[in-house]
Amino acid sequence: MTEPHSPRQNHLLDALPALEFERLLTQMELVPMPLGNVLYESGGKLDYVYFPTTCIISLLYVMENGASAEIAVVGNEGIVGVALFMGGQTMPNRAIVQSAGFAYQLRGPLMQQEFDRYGALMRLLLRYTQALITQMAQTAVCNRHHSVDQQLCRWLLLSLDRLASDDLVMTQELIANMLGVRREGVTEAAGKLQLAGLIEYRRGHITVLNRPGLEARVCECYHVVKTEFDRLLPDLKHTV
Amino acid sequence: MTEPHSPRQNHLLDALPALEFERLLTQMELVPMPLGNVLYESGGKLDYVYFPTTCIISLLYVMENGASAEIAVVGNEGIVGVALFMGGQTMPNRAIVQSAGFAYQLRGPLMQQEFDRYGALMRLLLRYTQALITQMAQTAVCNRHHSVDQQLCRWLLLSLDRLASDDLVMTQELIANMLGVRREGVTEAAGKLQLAGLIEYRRGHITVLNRPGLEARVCECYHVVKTEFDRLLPDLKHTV
DNA sequence: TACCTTATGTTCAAAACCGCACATACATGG
DNA sequence: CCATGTATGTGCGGTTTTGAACATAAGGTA
Repeated sequence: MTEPHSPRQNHLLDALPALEFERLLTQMELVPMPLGNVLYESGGKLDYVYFPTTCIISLLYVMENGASAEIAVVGNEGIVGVALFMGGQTMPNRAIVQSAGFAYQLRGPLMQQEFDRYGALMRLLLRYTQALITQMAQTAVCNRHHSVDQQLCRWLLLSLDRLASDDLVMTQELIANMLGVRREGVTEAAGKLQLAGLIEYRRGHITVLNRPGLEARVCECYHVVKTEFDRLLPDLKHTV
Repeated sequence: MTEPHSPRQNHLLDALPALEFERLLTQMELVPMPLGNVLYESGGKLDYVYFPTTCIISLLYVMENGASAEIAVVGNEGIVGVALFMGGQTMPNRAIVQSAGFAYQLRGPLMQQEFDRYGALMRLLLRYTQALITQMAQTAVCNRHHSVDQQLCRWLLLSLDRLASDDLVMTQELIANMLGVRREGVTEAAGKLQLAGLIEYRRGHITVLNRPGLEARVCECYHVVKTEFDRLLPDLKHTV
């Protein structure tokens, strides 16, 4: 039932009624997502939407001076390319693979065609988009009010929620780019978390040892986002 | 044609085809929006959506410790209450009147009913929602990377774009709550702008004297948002 | 094994922002 | 016209983050 790479690993696809799922299945394609791969450039045309199964995609704004900040993160709970069905076609962000894995891709015109059936898929995508909005809103709040330490906790937990493993393949430099802070800031924050026994890291790997510990230390932003995703997209297996 | 309070002052309503506009008209009601009025509380049920004509509404996240941060701002270009048609019904934000004026309100169930006609109104609302997403994303970026000075410029310009007048009725304390910074920080930033001859203020009023000057000083975040709104919602008079 | 690229650790001064305390000045209503 | 509530101005010390330069160490590759 669940092969090594099943479309059902993506929660949105998994939530679809059999009919809609089968119809999509014939049109999607499994693609590898290597670390650092850019799916969309800012303002660039979106040829496909992507349903991640085992990868994580970051939506990133890149400033004129080259600095960057993560807007949101998408994993197997979601879809990359909401602009295709929201009607704007493009977005002023970059979508980049933050954690390698796989995704199912669907051509933009087919996505629009399916959306325009105004059925379960549409309702699901709109609810997901609302959850994404909350994630962005909380990112704004967190950037304003919370320390690098807290933001790192939030980021680790958001990533963890979107992966099967407790081991993140990720350099501190990359995390710094996502959070929009200096690499040294991440080194320091990660050092504190390691000292507290919550994580363990070595050259490009971060392993979460004590998830409850992280949850106790993270700011409210994470919980707001998590609660909202759970509310809007409960674990409904093709019951939409 | 355009009475003192015409629904056509709201750009979304104005863009609707005659048929859809007329149908909505019979169901909407003009309501005053006094400063500080709370339209929705965080997580609270949305009884109405609001199409602002002369008021500005702030979407605000209020933290557990009482601090706050603005997520987005909505004026006569938009609609307050996207959760009603996105399917989530509520949002973890407060919606509060930031600048007094008027709005047309429409009952939630009627909004959903109109949305579910899958016509021009739906497409318009989805495009607006995408623009709103970009505004939130840029808020996150701005919070991360830009100074209070720059953020104040952005905030003034976003407000100005949503008002007929160049005079904002607004205390520095209120602005501080929106930006999520100290009131003193706003005093200092506003002082600089006044010194530069860009604005003039007195006890609860801020008058913009030199808009191009503000635009020259503001960070890229404002331009990104402005460009995206113009792209997604051009000045189309019932041509959707 | 030895190298060499790249990830991580450490330090320091400068800047931005915060929290607090308190001074001043404006504007409205009695 | 004065009193009062409120908006704005200013000055501290303390914390966090930044920018930059440089030291160390891990791990893949020759």
